[in-house]
Amino acid sequence: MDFKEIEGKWQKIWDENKNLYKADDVGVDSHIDLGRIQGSARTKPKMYVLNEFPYPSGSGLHVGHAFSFTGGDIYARFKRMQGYNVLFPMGWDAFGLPTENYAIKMKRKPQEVTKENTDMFRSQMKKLAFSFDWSREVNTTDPDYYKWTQWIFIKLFEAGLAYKKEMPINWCPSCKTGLANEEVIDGKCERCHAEVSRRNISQWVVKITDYADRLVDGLKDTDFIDKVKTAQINWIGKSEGAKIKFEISSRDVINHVSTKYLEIFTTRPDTLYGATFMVISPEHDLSLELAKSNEEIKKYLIETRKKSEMERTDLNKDKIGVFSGLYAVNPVNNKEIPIWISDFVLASYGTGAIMSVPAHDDRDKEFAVKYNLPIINVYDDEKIINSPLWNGLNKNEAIKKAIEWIKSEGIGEGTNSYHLRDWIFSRQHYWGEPIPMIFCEECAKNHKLQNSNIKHQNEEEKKKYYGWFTVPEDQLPLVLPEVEAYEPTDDGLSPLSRIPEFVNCQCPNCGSDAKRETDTMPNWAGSDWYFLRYIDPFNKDKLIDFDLLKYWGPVDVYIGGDEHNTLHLLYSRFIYQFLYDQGLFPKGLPEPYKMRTSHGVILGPDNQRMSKSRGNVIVPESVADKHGVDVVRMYMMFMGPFEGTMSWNENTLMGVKRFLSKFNIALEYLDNEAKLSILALSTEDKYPEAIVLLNKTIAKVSKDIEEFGYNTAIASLMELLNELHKIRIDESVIPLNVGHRWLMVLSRDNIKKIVKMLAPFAPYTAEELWSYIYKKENHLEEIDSRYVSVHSESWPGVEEKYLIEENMTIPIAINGKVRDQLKLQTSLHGGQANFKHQNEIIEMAKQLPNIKKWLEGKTIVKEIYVEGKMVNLAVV
RNA sequence: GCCGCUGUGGUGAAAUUGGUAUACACGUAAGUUUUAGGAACUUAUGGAGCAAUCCGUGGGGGUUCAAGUCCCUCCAGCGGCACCA
Repeated sequence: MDFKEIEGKWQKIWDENKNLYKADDVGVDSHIDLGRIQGSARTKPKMYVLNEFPYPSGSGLHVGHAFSFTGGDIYARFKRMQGYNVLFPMGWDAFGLPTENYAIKMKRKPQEVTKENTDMFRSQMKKLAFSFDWSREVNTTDPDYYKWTQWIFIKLFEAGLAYKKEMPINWCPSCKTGLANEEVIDGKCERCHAEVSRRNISQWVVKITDYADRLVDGLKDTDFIDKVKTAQINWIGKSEGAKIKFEISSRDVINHVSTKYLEIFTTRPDTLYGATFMVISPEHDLSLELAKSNEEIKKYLIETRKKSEMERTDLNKDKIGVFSGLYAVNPVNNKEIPIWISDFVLASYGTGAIMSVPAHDDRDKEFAVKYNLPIINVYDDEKIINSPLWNGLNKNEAIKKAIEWIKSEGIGEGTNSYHLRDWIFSRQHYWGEPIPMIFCEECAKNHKLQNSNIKHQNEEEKKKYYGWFTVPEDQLPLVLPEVEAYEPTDDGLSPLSRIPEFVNCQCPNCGSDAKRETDTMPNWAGSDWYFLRYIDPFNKDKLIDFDLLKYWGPVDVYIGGDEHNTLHLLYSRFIYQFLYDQGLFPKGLPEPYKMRTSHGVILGPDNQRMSKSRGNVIVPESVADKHGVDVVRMYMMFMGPFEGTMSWNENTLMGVKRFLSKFNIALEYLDNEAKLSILALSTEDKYPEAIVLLNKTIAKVSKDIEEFGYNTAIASLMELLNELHKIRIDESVIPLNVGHRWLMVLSRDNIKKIVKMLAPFAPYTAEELWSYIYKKENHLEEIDSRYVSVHSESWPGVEEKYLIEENMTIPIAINGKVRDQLKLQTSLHGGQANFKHQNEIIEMAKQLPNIKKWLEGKTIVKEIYVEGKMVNLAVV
């Protein structure tokens, strides 16, 4: 049989065997299904292995997916064989722009397109033999699913963590629509090439910043790889400093403004004496106010609006600013310093205003030099401060004193600033979850608000909530209605605004006519809690059952890409922590993911990121059609480390194919009575060295899979067959030119262990071989109902006694260069470090002829013996 | 710009985490076997040298008995950056 027949055959059998990869809820008391408890199932430890669910794009499963899922699949299969009750689910993150844009272009329903795409993805995944538990499939676009996404938003609103705010978006004046950053190319609209500008619109914002400290602290409870922890910590970007209010001077005022103070944030309040000017961002209230009456400022603001934040903070670019005409008073010395407006100061960080200390900040210095502003040093070369109030202190002491002083003067306080910003939750698009909010004009007029949690906040804050009410929970899900056209409206609103039946509703509070929110949620909304739904996918009454979460949580291993290490992972942890705080989750599970690792990236053969426009996309399915699924899976895992970046070039693919062909040859032998007789599938082991090799390999492969070292696990399987092949065997029973002696140097039971080790990597080949062995053992033509899949078998254990080396080779080095080797009996160097043995070994080493030669005429100054590893003699 | 990562043969990459650098695989060469569809098997394969030996993990410096691994510095490349997901 060729590989296609084998794949088709087993795919069908596995598909029909519904329990093969099914995660079992038997461990959960309230969900015991007596019919399903088998053997020791109840005592199995649980293992939740999670791959990030894909966005089901129209172009199908790409290599990146196949690579990542194969990695997860191997781990899940390995853990299943080790006796874990494994939950390895899959679903679809199906809301989003590409589908929407496709729908607009092709004039098709996104719902239909999504169905087609997910069907395609599912069948491709089944072909690639991913052992997902398909009975738990979820889809973020399913109303039964997004009911709970909406429910989470309501909880956020009720807790005072969701509010409306004017926020800038990219705006294409020609298409009259908001654009994603990705749709803006060099400041121009991707479609019509018109100049893109920033435009403020009122958007729902979620206060993730309330959880900033918690999100950092919680990392202590996780085993995320360091890279991920660092990414999260940097993204949150906590910096300690102070907010300081500067009085705006009344002298020499060119422009009159409504505020008297300018508040800034600085991490270096100790340098206050060196502050010689101030800079505010172009988006600052003060800038906007001044622009109304000052043409120069107005012009500057329009200019900067075109730039992205990245362009603005680019150190290499020329810093350009404009003088505001205002002065502020430096509180430490009452000096008047000018206030400038420049776009290197960002509105989104701190207060959008800084005090400039050109002597101790490169950006400030550059600006000062350009506009000829004074520079005052506050630190001397010894890093001792030179400021009347805090003379002679070092930096940390001075910062502490400065904050105390600011506080005592009543002009500010020590505070933290974060790089993390609140989460803009509104999208003016169709293909997303409708935000379940209702605005009532009548209630707004009467200052009615639903949210009691914000009552303590000031009037200004309160105003934002007047008239806003959540859709009553019993009306969820608020289903996305079908519309005629999917384009946003001319004024940038979501197409939902064109549907009167959707927009018009009754106020849940007073019953008068009200309007629904027409914005939809960002893609992250559905993906930040999906891992919970896999645990309890059909629950009608609750987001998730408490007991089921207690059993399955947290996710033991979460595999995903670096691109999700900040946003998705942070949003997801935030939502989980929030719901946890609401008492919705079992105590003692403060974090959703125990371990997070990131899969690598496969670049195209040209070393570039795969993309349609570059034309370097590899489709895993077509490679599988050519060489077989097992070859593709193994090749991807053998290419390099699972976390690494590597280019797709099929150099080593043939090596993997040759390796797997050795198993196919085994099939030939099993299928042929004459050949079978010489194998005999012996029940006895005649070659002790073969057993030693096998046990070492089992130890190595087990350890490697545990650490995602798939490339080296495969290498040691290859090495095993190579080494077994070299064992000299009784030539009389061997026909000439038998290429694959590994089958003859091991007993049947030990051959089975090799097949088991192959199973996670090459599920089809292993299963086919396993079934042949079963048939031969039981003298059957076909497998019968008693057959147990290799994927349900137990992982081979290591027999420790075979791991002990009888002979030891110790390299002997002179000055760190190996000059000879000392062969020892294991018993000599023993288990423990023993001084007598150490001396003995060094003495023996000195007697070696090659070593003697190197010692002639030299003096030994140091003798090193590292237990069981090496001897080094330092000579002069 | 900010943050993070990587640099080892002709190629993809190993290296027990400070202890014999180059496992495994590709490629190449020679040989065996008259061998259909990217065949199999054996041997060799970092560089220089007849050899003893010397030199070798992006460059330079350092710590150490011992450095691919740790520290400093420089160079090159890659990834992420909040409305793509």
